[in-house]
Amino acid sequence: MTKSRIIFHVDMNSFYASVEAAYDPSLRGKPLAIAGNAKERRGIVVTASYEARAKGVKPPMPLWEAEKACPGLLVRPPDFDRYRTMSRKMFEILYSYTPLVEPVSIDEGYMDVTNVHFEGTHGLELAKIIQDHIYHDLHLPSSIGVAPNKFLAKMASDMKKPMGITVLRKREVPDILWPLRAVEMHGVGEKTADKLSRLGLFTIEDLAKADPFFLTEKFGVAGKRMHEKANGIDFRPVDPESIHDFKSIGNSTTLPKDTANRQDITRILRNLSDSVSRRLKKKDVYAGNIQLTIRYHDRKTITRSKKLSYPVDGTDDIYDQAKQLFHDYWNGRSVRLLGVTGMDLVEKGHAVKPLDLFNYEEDVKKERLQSMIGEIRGKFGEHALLRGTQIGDETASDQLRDQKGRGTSLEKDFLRGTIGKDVEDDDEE
DNA sequence: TCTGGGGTCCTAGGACCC
DNA sequence: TCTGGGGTCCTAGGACCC
Repeated sequence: MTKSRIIFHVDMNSFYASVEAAYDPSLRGKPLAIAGNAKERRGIVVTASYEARAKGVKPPMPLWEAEKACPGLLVRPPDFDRYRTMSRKMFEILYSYTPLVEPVSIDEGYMDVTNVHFEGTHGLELAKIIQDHIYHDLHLPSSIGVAPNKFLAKMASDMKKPMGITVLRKREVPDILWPLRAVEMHGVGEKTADKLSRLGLFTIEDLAKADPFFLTEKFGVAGKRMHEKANGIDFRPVDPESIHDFKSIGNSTTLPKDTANRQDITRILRNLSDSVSRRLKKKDVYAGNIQLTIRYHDRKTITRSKKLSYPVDGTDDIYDQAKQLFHDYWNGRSVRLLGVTGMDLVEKGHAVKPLDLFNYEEDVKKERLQSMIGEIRGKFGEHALLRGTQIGDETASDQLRDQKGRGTSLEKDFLRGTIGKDVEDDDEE
């Protein structure tokens, strides 16, 4: 039997609202909501201060509804740069106690403090020290759950807010967790809760005592996990590396007004592609797959994606793909939201072993050439592939290059025939 | 007067290969 | 005489979370 762990779940209270209040003392103790622009109908409450919550303001509530519930509600637009800065400072405090910190979002993270002894303190006392440290340095309230695993720590941190510390031992699970409704369990949402109630399962106790094979049959692996969690079992480690392997980078926007105007739409797609490009470059990754999201006027949402022949990070490449997907799949009806996402991310450069990098770049070169050859074939016919074949005043490759607006050394290589041979060989396989 | 924007994970079907 | 079964890749959708 391995030693029992001590896991903290640190959860910042009303994070955005608390950050605003930390910056502007005049907001302290007042009902405050962070919400998007109501005129652009992005007016939903993202975060509400506890004073606002007391009046019934609860995210995600439309702003007009929140103002009705709480006259005199102060409203601020979100300032994400500010929140990211505060988030970084908050996590620096956590890291000052242990490297075993796993951020899960901008305002919460797990810590494995099993082996942390700080100035003679441990466990519960340590949680108090960390909570005070954050409050003292940043003026931000938090709640900390203390438990033998991530799931129980997460459930515990929810139980006392703001500035709560809650210990949840495994033996307390029947008393504390079992009476709760199934939907209170992290990972069980409204849909699953409905399905559970149709199966006669209403509380976490019902889940704990249900036949795990039955749950697996009905819910797949999620069913198995529900059964384990309801019994207080969760072996997932605190993984400090998990923030480094992100899977996708996307931007989306709800339009100021629904529109079916192609020019408006393509302009927005370009802007979204540009943001995605910047973020990919900032993180030093390429996207191997681009996904377009369209939400129609009736809120029906579709996604369409296409794996690329080579990974990209430039605005033009992303935009071309998004535009193509839009052209191929748009049903012509008015659009409420558009989104562009880069997926299948691959790290560029140094994170890869030198040998792999070499092979990888060769593969990328070959793939790009293949797609160029395909394009030339498609546009100008088979004969155009013969080097220097004239089409009007130019060669096929010249035309292609002009169209793409970028002459790369790769294409020069192609023109010189220096790596064309490789590709032909490849073709035979 | 409804319901943002950033994500992750899982499932399922079809294509394709052996 | 008629049609196995496993594995992988790709795509779309849905549930969930903050």
